[in-house]
Amino acid sequence: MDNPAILEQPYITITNIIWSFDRETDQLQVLLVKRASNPYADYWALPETFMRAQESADEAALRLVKEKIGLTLSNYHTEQLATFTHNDRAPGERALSLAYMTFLPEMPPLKAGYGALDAHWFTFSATEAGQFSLTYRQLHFMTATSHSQHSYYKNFKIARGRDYLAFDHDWILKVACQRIKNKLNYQPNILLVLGHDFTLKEARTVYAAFFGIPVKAIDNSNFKKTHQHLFKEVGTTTRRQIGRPAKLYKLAQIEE
Amino acid sequence: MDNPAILEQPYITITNIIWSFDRETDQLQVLLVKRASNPYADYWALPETFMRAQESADEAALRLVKEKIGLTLSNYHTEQLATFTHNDRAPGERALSLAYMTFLPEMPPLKAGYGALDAHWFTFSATEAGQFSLTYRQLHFMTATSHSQHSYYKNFKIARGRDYLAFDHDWILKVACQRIKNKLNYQPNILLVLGHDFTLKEARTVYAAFFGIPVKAIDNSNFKKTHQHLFKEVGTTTRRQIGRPAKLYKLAQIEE
DNA sequence: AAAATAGTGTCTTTCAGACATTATCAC
DNA sequence: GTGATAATGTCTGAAAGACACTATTTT
Repeated sequence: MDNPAILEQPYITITNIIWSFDRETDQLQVLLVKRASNPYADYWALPETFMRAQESADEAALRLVKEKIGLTLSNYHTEQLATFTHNDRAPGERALSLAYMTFLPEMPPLKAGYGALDAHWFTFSATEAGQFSLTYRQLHFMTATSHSQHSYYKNFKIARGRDYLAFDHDWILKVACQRIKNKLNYQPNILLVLGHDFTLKEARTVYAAFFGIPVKAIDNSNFKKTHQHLFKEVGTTTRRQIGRPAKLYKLAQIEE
Repeated sequence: MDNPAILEQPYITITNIIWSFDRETDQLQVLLVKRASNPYADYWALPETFMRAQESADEAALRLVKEKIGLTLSNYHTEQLATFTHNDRAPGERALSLAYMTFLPEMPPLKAGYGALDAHWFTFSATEAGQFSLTYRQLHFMTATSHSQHSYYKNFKIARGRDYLAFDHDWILKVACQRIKNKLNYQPNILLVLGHDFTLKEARTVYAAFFGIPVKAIDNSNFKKTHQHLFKEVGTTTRRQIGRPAKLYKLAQIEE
């Protein structure tokens, strides 16, 4: 190798935004962990792992899910978000992050895993204006307010308290939420958190969460008309409860 | 470091899909280089560079443009495409590629740069069915036919002749073309290849290229109605030629 | 004036949203 | 039956597409 400048390679971090759905409260959840070691020890953060030599980034993202939660998933549930490479994004040495999103078909219980002091499902919510936030009891984290990558990193170096997520994770999370919201009308993979099949009501619940509006505000008839090309009917609910049974759908794009 | 598996880090390659527009022929162009060294020596490929320690991936993509073409651009013209990390994507050692797209406001002449035997602008074209290809004289490269990453890499290991691009570049190129096509109706950054401002006719030419249809097939009145929210009027053409002078527009999202 | 080019206007069809009605369940 | 839930149908307004017309230029 003739160029010494390219010899010094950064470690490659996989950052995974893991989504699930709480059927008790009908709310979307995101996994956050409390970091055990520096940098950003004691800060809450998105779960991360280092990429290994013989695996692809997709595989590393799935391995992270398995290690943190103990779930083995097919790669259909994981998709690439973006890559974050800004020089100032981590203190000290250079850190490069490949961000992925995983949509769990259930909401398994959590225990703090390796490298973490704590781990919890945080409840996702949004405002009508397009702000997103994660909440667990008293803990409350907002996504970044900047509208562009440029303006975000320009103001990034200033000291940040424990009410911020570690690193640039508030920015990564914002990019993730916006991506999901943008794809709701043509590739709503986020609905995978509802499991193999779902009712239109459940789907509208997820949509409403991203729009920051109540479910009631999304008309079922119109929703079906505009989105049925994305869904495939697979039966009817069998649960015994009051009211007419709802039909079940699955994502048309997902093979069995 | 306690885990030996993560010590062996791959080199990080920046792959850049560089677009321009030939005003002589009114055709979109993509830059390809003929590789001087292995792997894939003598194959045509998308231009690449190794990432350096003290730069971000965006900076590396811009540096590549400067080295290959001698143009210094603002980062508004470069955007992230995706990251390609599949284990089999390069023979021998593991190679990780961060792919970017750059839209040049002009079409500068080329000379084969460092690491390349040859370099040319290839003419972009598409079929109505959504196939894309690049052509320069007798050379003709098609984008991958697979519809998913999974099926592409499943068939990737078989030997491929010189009528294929190097590595998985036919797949990367397909992802790029599809991304641009998908964004035509809400963020048509590809129009930056037309320079600072452009006429509606020129814009329709670019759109028609991606749809694989003649410009005539896109009605000017309807096009203006459905896309004017993306454009901002900035004057009128001054060139002396037959017919009513066309109005000039620029992308509304791009600041001066 | 003619030809060429481009901007503007109008009609029709299509689709999204508001709202009303019908269907099926538990009690 | 009643009340609850969900599916289905209808009406209206907005937007997209087909097409006609007007405007400005060079020759």
